[in-house]
Amino acid sequence: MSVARRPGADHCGVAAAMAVIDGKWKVSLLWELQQRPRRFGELRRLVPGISEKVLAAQLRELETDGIVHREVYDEVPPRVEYSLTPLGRELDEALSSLGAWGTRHLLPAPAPQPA
Amino acid sequence: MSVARRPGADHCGVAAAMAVIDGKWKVSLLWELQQRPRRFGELRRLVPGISEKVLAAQLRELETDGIVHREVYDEVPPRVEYSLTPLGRELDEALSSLGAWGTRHLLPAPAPQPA
DNA sequence: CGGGATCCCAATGGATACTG
DNA sequence: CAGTATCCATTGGGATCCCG
Repeated sequence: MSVARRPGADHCGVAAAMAVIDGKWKVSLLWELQQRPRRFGELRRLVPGISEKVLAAQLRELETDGIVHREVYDEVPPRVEYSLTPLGRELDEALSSLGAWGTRHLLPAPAPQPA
Repeated sequence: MSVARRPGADHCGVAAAMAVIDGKWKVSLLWELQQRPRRFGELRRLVPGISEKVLAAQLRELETDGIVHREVYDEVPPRVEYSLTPLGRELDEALSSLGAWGTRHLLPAPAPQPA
């Protein structure tokens, strides 16, 4: 998204971070990329429901914000790999406490495991 | 926003948390409420640019999600106070590492203080 | 295979006026 | 004061087709 739409993104760290991860699919993309580098078509399959246009758009925004790296291999058939930058990895870590909170309070309690 | 628009919000803590704080002004509201309870008109002034309709809407979403508490005082003139619930405070803490990341990497470096 | 170009829609949010 | 009601502008995102 545009930072312009995030009030306070120029003076508040949370708002600035939100501006970067805003976008319907970005956290899913972060999640997939944090595991290993992925190709375009791979991501399309891993993130069901996303359209090609939007996938390309959100990847490019993440790239612009320095979160993902786009590596183009000059082969045929074409191959492009997306991976997290160091900054992207840090973001992922910063998100972990938020994820823990969400898991603790918002997600349905997991069924107790039998001994 | 609606959880429905957040892919994975039913199984991923980060997505679930994002669903709760999604909304153009919610982090600003969290920021103001974390300091002390606030009245409606107070928030309207503290968060410049927000309209009454949107302020009311986002407050009610936060209330529905258990983040803010709405206390109505039966007086005249009417008075309503909004405050963070314990859950809201936890969310605020969970956001701190994200805020630190944003401050570190996205915000313009603060001018060095003279000794 | 990895996208760019278009067209379309629904949801979010802005402005303003009105009410208990 | 604390909202609701109404109307409207923006835009993120979906669908599809096309191209190197």
